[in-house]
Amino acid sequence: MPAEDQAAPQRGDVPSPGGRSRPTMQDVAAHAGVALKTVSRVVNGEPGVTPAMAERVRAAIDQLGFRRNDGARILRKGQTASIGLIMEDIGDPFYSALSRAIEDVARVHGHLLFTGSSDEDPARERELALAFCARRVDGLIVIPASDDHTYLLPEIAAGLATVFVDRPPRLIEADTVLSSNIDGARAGVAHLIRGGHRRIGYIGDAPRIYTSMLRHRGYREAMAQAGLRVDDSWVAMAAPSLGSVRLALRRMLARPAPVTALFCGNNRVSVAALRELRALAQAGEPGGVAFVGFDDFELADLLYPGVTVVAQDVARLGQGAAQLLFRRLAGDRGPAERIEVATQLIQRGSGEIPPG
Amino acid sequence: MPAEDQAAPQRGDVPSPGGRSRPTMQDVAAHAGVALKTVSRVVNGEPGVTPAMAERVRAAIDQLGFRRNDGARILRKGQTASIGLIMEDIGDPFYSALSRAIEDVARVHGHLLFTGSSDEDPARERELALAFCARRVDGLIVIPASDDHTYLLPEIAAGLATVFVDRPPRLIEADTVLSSNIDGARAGVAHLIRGGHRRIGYIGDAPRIYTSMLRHRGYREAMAQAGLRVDDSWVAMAAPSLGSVRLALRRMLARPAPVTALFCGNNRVSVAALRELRALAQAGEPGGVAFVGFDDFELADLLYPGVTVVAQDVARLGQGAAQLLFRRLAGDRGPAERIEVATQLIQRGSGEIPPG
DNA sequence: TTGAAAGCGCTACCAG
DNA sequence: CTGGTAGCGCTTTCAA
Repeated sequence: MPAEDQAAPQRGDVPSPGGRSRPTMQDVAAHAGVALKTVSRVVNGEPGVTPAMAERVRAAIDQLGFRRNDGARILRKGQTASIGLIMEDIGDPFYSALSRAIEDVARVHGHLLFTGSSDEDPARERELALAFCARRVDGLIVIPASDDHTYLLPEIAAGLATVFVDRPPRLIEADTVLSSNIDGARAGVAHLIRGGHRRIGYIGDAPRIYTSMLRHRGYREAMAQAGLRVDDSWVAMAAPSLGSVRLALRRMLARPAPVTALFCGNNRVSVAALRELRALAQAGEPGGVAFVGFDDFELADLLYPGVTVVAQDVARLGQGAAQLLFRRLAGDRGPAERIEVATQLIQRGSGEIPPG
Repeated sequence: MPAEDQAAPQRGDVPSPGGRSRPTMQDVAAHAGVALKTVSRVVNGEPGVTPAMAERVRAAIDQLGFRRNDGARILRKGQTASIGLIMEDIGDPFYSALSRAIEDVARVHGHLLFTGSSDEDPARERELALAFCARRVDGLIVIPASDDHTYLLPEIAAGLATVFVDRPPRLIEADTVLSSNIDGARAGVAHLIRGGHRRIGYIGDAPRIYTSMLRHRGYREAMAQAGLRVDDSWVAMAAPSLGSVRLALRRMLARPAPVTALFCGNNRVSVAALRELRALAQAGEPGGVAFVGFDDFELADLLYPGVTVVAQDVARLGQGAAQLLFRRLAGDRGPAERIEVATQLIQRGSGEIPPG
């Protein structure tokens, strides 16, 4: 260490929250008796360095435990080789699977991944997005919580690549990867109708959520297409809690002409409903309500009966989004794209229970 | 990839893969007719700027869509306000829950989170860790895959805070947060023994994995403590695949004196085993094997019978690790700590099936 | 209260 | 082949 006669504050006191500061290329250069630039060449594997010199530099690097500071590199080069991912909740299996699919693509492209959970809070989404932008991520993948993404316009104008997944952006144009929400919901409900059901309930997430709205629409369309009336009491949309689902379910089943089948708009609602149906069955209620849920979940096949679902292709959703993003980063300047990923009805038993 | 190092990168032409380059503080200063430093003061809310001047600067910021480049700030300040998290697979519910708990603590401390999946590959873990270090994360939280963490010593010496979760570090000292693996497994197996079981099988992950080894030990200890012999054919440890679990299970059940109960060492093994048990039952096999699994999972209560588990407190695991990390970042220089988080036996039915 | 200048650690661009 | 020098965009120090 060269003795800097700066007002070098106390050494053993509380230096930042770190230990000693890290060696720089300059330190390595001094140690090896070469110029800074030569070290840079060795570190980056650039040609034009004699093996002997390279060896000397490498020895100094090892001795000092030098590791290039990518922050400085990034500042110079402008590209951070990192992308940001904003979702509702990384703890939710759906998003964590999505996250993994995205990470795998990012890895292939040598990019690191920032992740953040918005908890469906627009302010939090914005905060995260801007924090990532301040870190100058090359791209952003967003599962939107906000209904106004204009705050991203300056970033996008400045070169930020942005892809929206699961739900479209609001008030701006951008690449988007979605599941076939309407078609999927329609297929699920149509399946119940084919099974002979006429009174089918729908429980979904809050209507302000895009996917929730579309799946509800799919439900309505399937019913209409079959010429079936929908009683208002059959439909419930709210943030999924055991309480709200319980209420909705009891209401649907308490009618003189109760629903004989139930379609649920997402994962968490499905689980809450299944839990409640189980409780009702154990309480000696008639039961035998047919069930189809939107979105697959682990162990759906192990429940009894197996849970029939409209499965989303989460891996393809994530891959599609990430690939689109990296195409943009590679220079693609075409108009905003919109990819729709098909869903698939998986029959496991619960959706094949006959009415009555 | 775009032609990067080819032609001379013209400034106004096709700047990297971006749009126009972003405004800097200098640009804002010029636009507002003030000095760079004044802009800095406004952006950082430092005192000593007249309201009028601050307003002028703010207007310029808005007009130009300026956003501070944190990369430069970090380079100057030395702290990145980010931490790295390396786990086996962010797509696995256990790790994603852990991840979420950590993110929440990080958020409170104003830190961003890099996440990466090692896939249980030591080389990949190392690669991720060093990539994060090159980005100068302030701290690292690692669920180890490697059996040699000495590669982190230079980083730690240079001030990197490091906490290991779920498994301890190898060949270095560092803060660690673990579940009570031995105690938990012992409790689970003892529960089966109390239920009257004498022949109890164990299926776990590969023995090289720390948690797997300890839970296996807990199983052995519980058996020994009860004076029960363990037949070699009752124990199987391998990467959890449906095939390997199937084989192990059939072997245990095919004996003249088959096991009457099964203890599984983790989540994925449990699910594979339950799936296989279900298949056997449907094939008309005797069935009625009691079951206890290490680690809870969603819907365990909805299966029939409900699945008895030794639950880990994932949230506390994550919180503990993150809090420890931030205590280090706050300057705590005490010796490496080791926190053990208790597990809890949750009886749901499968573990209470009597033998025979 | 404001501003000029000196870096943070690295890469780009030219000299030797 | 090797080395100097000028920044990347910001904070820090110190002078006006």
